[in-house]
Amino acid sequence: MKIALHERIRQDFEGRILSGELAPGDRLPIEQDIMADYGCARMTVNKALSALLAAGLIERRKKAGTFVARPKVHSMILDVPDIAAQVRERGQDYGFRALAHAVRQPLAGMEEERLLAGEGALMQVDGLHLANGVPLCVEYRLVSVAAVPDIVEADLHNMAPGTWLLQHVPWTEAETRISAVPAGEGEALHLQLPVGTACLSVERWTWRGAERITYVRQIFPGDAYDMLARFGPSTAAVR
Amino acid sequence: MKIALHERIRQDFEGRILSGELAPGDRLPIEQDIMADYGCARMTVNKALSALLAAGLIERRKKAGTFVARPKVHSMILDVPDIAAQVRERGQDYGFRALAHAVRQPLAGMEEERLLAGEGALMQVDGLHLANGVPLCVEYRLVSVAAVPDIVEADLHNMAPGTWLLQHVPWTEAETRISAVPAGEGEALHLQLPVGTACLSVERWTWRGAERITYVRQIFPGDAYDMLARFGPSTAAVR
DNA sequence: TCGCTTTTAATGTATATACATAAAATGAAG
DNA sequence: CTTCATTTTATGTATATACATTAAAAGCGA
Repeated sequence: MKIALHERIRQDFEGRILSGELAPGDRLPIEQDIMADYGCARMTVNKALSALLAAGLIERRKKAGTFVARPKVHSMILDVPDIAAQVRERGQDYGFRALAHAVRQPLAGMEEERLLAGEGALMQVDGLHLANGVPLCVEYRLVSVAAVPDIVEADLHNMAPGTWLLQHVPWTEAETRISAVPAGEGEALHLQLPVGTACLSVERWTWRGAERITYVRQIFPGDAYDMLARFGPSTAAVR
Repeated sequence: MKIALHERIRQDFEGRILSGELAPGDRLPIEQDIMADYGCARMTVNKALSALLAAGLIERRKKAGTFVARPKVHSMILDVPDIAAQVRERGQDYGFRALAHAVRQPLAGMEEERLLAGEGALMQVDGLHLANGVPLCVEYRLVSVAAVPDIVEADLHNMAPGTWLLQHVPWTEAETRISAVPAGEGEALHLQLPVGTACLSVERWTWRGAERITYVRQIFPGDAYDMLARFGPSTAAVR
């Protein structure tokens, strides 16, 4: 008996819901009954059900009771680890080669760049992620110098700016766009692919609160990289 | 004062962490001190901190204390709504046109198909998702008849099998793989694209408990469809 | 200084209790 | 039969308390 009682209760109901024994719309026993079943206090039951509520598995209405939720939008959790960490996890040797590295003003007319820069300048870092010396991904990145002044001092020739940022400007929020694009001349050259090869494009805007931190565009050969995601009602428990 | 005290405490610390005031690795006050600050019981503080723990914002170690978590893997929530719902949300007219529709045995040698079928047969449904009559996506789907017997009776000529499944087989878990592929001859024909055009491929295996439900492969023109995802530490609150 | 044991300070779990809140169910008045 | 007030019931929040668990820190002997 290493697992806590409230956790066991939670798992029991999660299992019954996932297995379909308890279908959406079905009513769960009231806290008093569950508490009698397990021979515990109501607070313990409440803790278990609160976790299921937070995970979106159930809905609760006062007086009416507790019901299995009807899944509407299946949101899934996409793990987006640092590329360096990901490569090393596969047992490969990771490397980063900078292609361009400059501090500049936002280009006139580029509203996105101006918003990112704020009152300050932009740092542009383009580079290649390498796995065992083989190019895995081309990356184009812009960082707001106003938001992250330390970036100009950082040595980014061998370290990906994303890795550096992750360690220095954590807990940001982000928006990611994934699409498929044909390899342009630059990508074709760096990734050693024919022009027009289907590639995966991952664009990400990152900010902290209202302040914009960075924009990055990564191009992967389509067959060399998959985004893998798992989802389910137990998303909260994944971590 | 409509919001609960434990919720207010949770939000306060979430805000301090997001703003950077509390950086990763920083130590939070011990429960006793927080409890004194807010003039409440320890259980109330504990509930607030438990929520932050579940959200991955903090780490807690006995005797040592509570610390702001160092974000390693940024997990982000990818909303994967039903394509039909998504199209209608954009104010467009949704349609589905079946291209193939058959019940068959798993192909010999295809281990994946045999696993999906289990003891029974497979239902294969290929079709086109249309937005305002324009092909948006080609879909190849296999459904386990053993797991979802009702599927053979369903009228899937105008309704996407995914939509039908979502309504009849809820609370499933899934794994999704996103990659970029060149359009094959079939996709080129149906999506009215040149062969080789960069397309987004979304593959998904779905199961309930140990039972496999369905496998689907969707091919989108790369420039016509983006997967959009937002993430941040407050993922748990998104629901 | 090293390695071992003991102490101690923090979180983790659970209980019993109390009152608040919201909404379904009931019942009374018209 | 309808409408509105009342009661009832299930969840929501909060408290005070107790003991378990764990790992850091302190103490101590060789």
